[in-house]
Parts: sequence; structure tokens; C-alpha cells
Amino acid sequence: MSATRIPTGRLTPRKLPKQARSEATVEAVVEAAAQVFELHGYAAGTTNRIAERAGVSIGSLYQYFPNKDAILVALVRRHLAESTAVLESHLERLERGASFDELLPDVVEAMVAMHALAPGLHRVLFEETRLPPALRAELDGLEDRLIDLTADALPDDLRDPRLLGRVIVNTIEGLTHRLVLRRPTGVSSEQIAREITALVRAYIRTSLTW
Amino acid sequence: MSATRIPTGRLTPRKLPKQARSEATVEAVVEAAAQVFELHGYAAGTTNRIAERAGVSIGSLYQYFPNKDAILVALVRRHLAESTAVLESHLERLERGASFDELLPDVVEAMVAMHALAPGLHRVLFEETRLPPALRAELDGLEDRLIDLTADALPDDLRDPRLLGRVIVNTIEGLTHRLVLRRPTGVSSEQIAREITALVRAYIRTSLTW
Amino acid sequence: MSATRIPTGRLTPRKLPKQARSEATVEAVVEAAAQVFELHGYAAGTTNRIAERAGVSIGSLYQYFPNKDAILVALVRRHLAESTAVLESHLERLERGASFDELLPDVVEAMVAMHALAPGLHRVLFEETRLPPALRAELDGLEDRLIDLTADALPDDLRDPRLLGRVIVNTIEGLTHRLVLRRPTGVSSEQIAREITALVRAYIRTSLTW
Amino acid sequence: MSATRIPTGRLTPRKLPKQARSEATVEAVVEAAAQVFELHGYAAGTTNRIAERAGVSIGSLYQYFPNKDAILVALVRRHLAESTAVLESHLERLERGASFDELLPDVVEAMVAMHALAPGLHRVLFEETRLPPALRAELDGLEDRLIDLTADALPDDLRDPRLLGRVIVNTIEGLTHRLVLRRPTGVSSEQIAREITALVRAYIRTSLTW
DNA sequence: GATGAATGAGTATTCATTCAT
DNA sequence: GATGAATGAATACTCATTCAT
Repeated sequence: MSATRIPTGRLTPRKLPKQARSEATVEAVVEAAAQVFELHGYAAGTTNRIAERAGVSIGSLYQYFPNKDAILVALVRRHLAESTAVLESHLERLERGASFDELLPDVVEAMVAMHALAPGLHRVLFEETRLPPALRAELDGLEDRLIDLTADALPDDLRDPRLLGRVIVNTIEGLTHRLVLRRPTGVSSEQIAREITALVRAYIRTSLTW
Repeated sequence: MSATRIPTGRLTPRKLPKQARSEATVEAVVEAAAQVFELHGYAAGTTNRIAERAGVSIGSLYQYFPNKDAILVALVRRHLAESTAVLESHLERLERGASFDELLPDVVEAMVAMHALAPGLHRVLFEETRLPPALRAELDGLEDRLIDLTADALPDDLRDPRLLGRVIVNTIEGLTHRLVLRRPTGVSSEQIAREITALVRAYIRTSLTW
Repeated sequence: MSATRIPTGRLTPRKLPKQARSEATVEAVVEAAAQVFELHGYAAGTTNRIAERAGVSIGSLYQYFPNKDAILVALVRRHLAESTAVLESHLERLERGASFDELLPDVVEAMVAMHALAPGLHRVLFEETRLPPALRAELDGLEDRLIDLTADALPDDLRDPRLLGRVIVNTIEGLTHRLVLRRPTGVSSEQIAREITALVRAYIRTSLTW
Repeated sequence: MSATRIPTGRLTPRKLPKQARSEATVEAVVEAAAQVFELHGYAAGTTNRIAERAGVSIGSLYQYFPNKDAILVALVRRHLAESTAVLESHLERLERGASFDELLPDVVEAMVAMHALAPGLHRVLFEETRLPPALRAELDGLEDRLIDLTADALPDDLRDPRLLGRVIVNTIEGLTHRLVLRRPTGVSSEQIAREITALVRAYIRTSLTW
């Protein structure tokens, strides 16, 4: 994705895979892209390399993706789908009456675990590349919904729950990301999750309007 | 700085400007680079564009910078020098007997202010680009020293001060960055600073081994 | 192949042509390079010019040759393969009992004929350019083998046959090259070959330890 | 000297040095060029490097030489003047009644010695670079005169003395050059000179129309 | 549908040469 | 006259994308 060019074309796959073989090809390309981007970064992750790694000709790759950006978008969507699935399984508990405080450690732990799986890829997807505006907007919307959700789940007697929600969501996301990406030697994932949880809990307690 | 390219050598300025004229050229290039990188990102911020924006021929640019990376490095160093200067003026107060708690609001405020100046550039410098290993190491060293400083400045009766220091430093850096970069409408810099301060304070208080 | 440039890696073809189409491309590039180098010299024989002359895009050229040197190397190898083939057909006669003296005129004539085909190219390949060290070594090895062969083929009663071999090989190569490259008007190839033969024969006779 | 461009400008120094200081500058540049070309070759021997080595600013260099070619030309002329001086001191003996046979060893020895002084430079000057046509013609004229001289000096009873002269001159030049440039280990300059002398003598003896 | 050869605009960088100081 | 900062055309090489087979 050349950073200046405003992506004009479509970003969705060129054709919906109707046959099993096509679906397999699309999946192979996306997975190959994940590996290649993690290894080389976005700029140096050439489409030819991706095609090769996917065991597919470059021509076939372009049969399913109109351009390089589209591959990135597919990758982000895949990553997002997985994240959302995990998150939702936790958030469901809210509806079943659980408190935010109960949820928190599990959510944080899940976040850390997800980042730990492919920290480099996460970095490429969400920092190194400038996502197409449409996708960017979509992600922002997602974040907003998450913030709302958080704000709603928080105890009632808090000043400015939206702001708190925003801070909390960003703290979890940001800290998880930073600590996992350059994990200091001798610090385990569990420890990281515990600290983040403690941090957020302390923040909430402080914000109680008592 | 494509991931595969082998770092081709020196990253330091090619020749030291002797005349006032050349000093101006160097400064113009660095400033132009800041703008171009902020606008286009690193990859798409071509050296020719930078030279053009600096009102200087491409040849002149290369008279002072051996390659594109070197421009980035100069930019990072400039940013760092400013940051360090600001930080140090605050940290000095430690020696004069101030407590960490007293310092905290001012340090956070300074951080937020610095980020607010050129949020996009900060993003390019520290996220979008894969910094040359040598520079990366240097930055990591700086962060480590900052963590040590923080750990020392914290109250004595804390469990695992190094870990706390790391969490605090990353919280301030990360949260500042995230909140400023996509500042929600209707939230002021001051509010952001206040929240971050509150967050860190709460965290420390929680970590007291009472 | 500027003297300071560090040889950047592989000099062998990038990918082996699988389809007939690509084989033709490779051949066209090599042939075009021969013409362009002969006409402009190595330095001024730009890769774009070569591609253009080959009727091929610059991208195609680089699909088969990793860099400019590799084209030169291919050219040298082609030239060498032809030379070796011709030489060997003559040297075989040694095994079938022929004497060096019988061979000499034919070998010299073959050498002169080969040079006469593309004197300018030979000049570019072996004088104008500083060949990549690996190739240079290979050529030197070839010359050494030729010297050994010559030394063995010479009459037995000679003082220092290695030195003689060296002088003879260099005389033939050098004189052929010089005389053909700037052939004086009114002197035929045959005359040149005859003189070189006479020269070498006289030298050998003089060196007999009688 | 870009190989394609037909050098249009003057090749002689821009101004005749009238003051001692100027003369010194010119000489310094030429000497620096000799060293730089020998070390880096012509293409990579940049004018800036030459100026630096000469201890002169690039601006001053261009005050005395209109372009890079002119430096090369000056260098060739210097080399030529030296060679001619040496040769002439030997050829004089012809007028004082010496025979070619007497002269030969000394001439060859002188040639070898001259080559041995700066073999790399000789290579650059006469092989690597494409000399400007005017200079090339001049050199050819010089060679022709040398051939004539040789032809005249040879014994009377030879068939085709011009051709012989040509062969002899080229043999001496070419063989000297080749043997000195890649001198085989364990072979002294004296040995080389002796072999060349023997070669030429044998050739002449053979060519006697007896 | 698949393949992979071909394309060519675009990029970093060099270096002979000029010209303001 | 001397300096060295500035110039910019030119060059090798890459990589997303197209299209003939």
C-alpha cells in the first residue's frame, strides 16, 4: 500500500470463492501473507513472495485479490474476526450478570494471549501500515463500540464513564501490545496480564465517586 | 528500511557543514523530511520529495546524508534530544528532593504536550518504520535507563520496583501516544494528562506492600 | 564493475527459463549486451539500452540477470565456451600423436579467426572491464591449464618448459589481440597468423638445449 | 570519459600555468590522478577524490582542467613523455652506429622497467579507458614512427621489414605488458626481459632471407 | 481457471560540473 | 584566484500488476 495513493479500487475479494478449491486458495494466500508480512514487513513482503509461499502462481493470486492492499485488508479482517470471537465469549458473561471486575482478568489474559501468538504480525497490521481509510474507520467504530460496552459494564457510581472506558480500553490494548512486543526477559505472559489487571482495577477504584 | 535490505553502512551525517549556507541546507532537509514523512509515511516519503520540499537539489541532500535511513535517524535524534531535554528538566527535581508523586503530573503533561506537537511524525518514527538495529538498540537503552530512574524514584516499600517502573513508563508512553494520536473529540490535552496521572498514581498506591 | 563497488552477490542467472519464450529473452539480452558493450563500452552500456536493443522491457532483463555484472559474466562465459570448443578440437590431435609444431599454425589461425569475429567485444570483455574476482580467477585458472598443456606438448629437450609455455601462450594471445584489434591496412588475417606462428617456432627452436 | 560521448571540448589545460604555484597545482592534480586511477580505476576515480588527494579544492581542479578527460589526457601525455625520453636515449645509439641487436636487450629492459613502475596505471590508461580519438590517433602515429624506426634499424636482408617492425614492436609492448601485469610468482623482471629479447632475436634471425 | 513471462513507472543514489561567496 | 556548496541528469534495480499462452 503506497501511503500516499488513496486506494480507489475495491478492497474486497474479486470473486466470492464458490468452490472448495478457490476457498483454499484464498485461505492459503492470506496465511502466506501473514507469514511473509511478519517476517519481512509490509513493504518488503512482495506479492510474488506471498504467492510463492502460498504455493500459488502470481496470476492466481491476482485472480482473487485485486491488489496488495486487499490482501492486507483480508488479513486484518481475519485477525479481527478471531479477536471478536474471543472477546464476545467473555462479554457474554456480562449479560449473564457478571461484573466487570470479574471479567477483567480473563479479558486481559485473552488479549495478552492473542498478542503473544503473532506479535510481529499485529505490529505490521496495526502500526507499520497505513490502513485504507474505509478499514480504518471500521476499526475505529469497533473500538468505539468496545468503549461503550466497557462504559456500560463499569460500576454505576463513576464520573465520566465514556472517558474511563476509553482510557481502559486503550490501556489494555496499548500496554498489552507494548509489553508483549518487546517482552522483557524473565517476565511471563501471566505476570504481564496480572499487572495490567491490577492497573485497571486500581484506576477504576480511584475513579469511584465516593 | 525494508526488512530484507541489508543496512548499508553509516547512518551518520556525511560531512559536517562548515559554512552557514550548508547548515541551513541540513536543517531544511531534516525539517522537510519531518513534514514529508508525516504526510506520506516513510516508504512513500521519497528522497526526491524531501529535497524538493526542502527547496534543495537531490544532490545537496545526499551531500549531507549518505542514505535515506540517515535522514530518519537524524529526525529521531532531533526528536529525542528535545524529549530528553524536557524530561531532564523535570527529573532534576528528584535530586533536589522532590517525590515521584510530585513530579508525575508535570512529566505526564510534558509528554502529552510533546506528542501533541507532531503526532503523525511520532507515529512514523516509532511505529511505522523499522528502525536500523543500532538506533533501535540505542532507544531501548534509553528506555531502560528511564525505567531504572523511575524504579529508583518510586517509594521504597514496593514489590518488584523494576517491573513497576517498566509498566509505568510503558503506560505513560503508550497511552499518551494512543490517546493523542486519535484524540476523541471533546477531550482536551489536559484531561488526557490528568487521566494518565490518575491511572499511574492509583497503580502505585495499589502496589504498596502495606 | 566500478572498482570500489563491492560485488553484490550472485552473478549467475536468476531463474532458469522454462518456456521457449523466456529462453529467447535471455538469448536476446545476451546478444544485445554484446552489441551494446562493443559499441559503447561496459560503463556506458546501460542496462536500459541493452533491454531496449533486445526488444525487451528492463523488468524482463532483471528477471533473468540479478545485476549488470551478471550479463557481462554470461557474455564472457559464452565467449569462453566457444573458444574452448575450438581449442579443444585442435588439442585433441595431441592425443592422437601430433606434435606441437604441427598443431601450432592451426591453433594460431583459429585464435586469429576468433578475435577477428568481434575484436571490440573481446577488448571490452578482457581489457576494459575489471572482471568480478571470481570470474577473473576462473579465467586465470584456464590460462594456467593452457600453459601446462603447452608445456607438456613442447619438445622434451627444452630448458624451463613452464616459462616457455607461459611466454608462448601470452605471445599468441597478446599478439593476436593487438594485431587484430588495430589491424594495419593491407595485412590479412592469414599473414598475421603466419607471422605469429613463425615467431613462436623461432622461439622454441632457440630454446632447445642443444 | 563517458564512452559514447564524442569529446567535443578542449583536452588541453584551460590555461597555461604562468606562475610557479599554478604549475605545482597542475602537477599535484596529475600525480593525484595517477594514484587514484591506479587504485580505483578510471570510472570510480572521481574528480572529487582526485582533488582531495591533490590537496586542492574541486573548484581549483576545474580551473586547470576543463573536464575529467583532460586529466586523463594529461596523464597519458606525462607517461608518454617519460617513455619517449627513455626510448630516445637508447635509439640515439643507432645514429652512433650501434646495431639493432646490440640495442635490443637494453630497450626491452627499459620497457619492462617502465611497466613495472606502475602496471596498474598503464592498464587503466591504455586498456580500461577509451581514449579520446585525437589522442588515440596521436598514439597510433607514435607507434607508427616507432615501427618505422625499427624497420630501418633491422638488418638489410629481411623480407617485408615494415611488417617485421610491426610484429616486433607489438611483441615487445604486448608481452611486456601482459607478463608484468600478471607476473607469475617466481619470475623476475630480468628473466622476463631476457625471454622477450630471445623471442625477438629468434624471430629476426628466422626472417633473414638467406 | 491457472500459469508465469513480461511490463514499466518509480526509487535511491552517484558524480561531473557550475557558481556564489 | 580559491573554495566548497549546490546542481541535476543519469543509472541500476524493484515490484505491483497485466496478459498471452
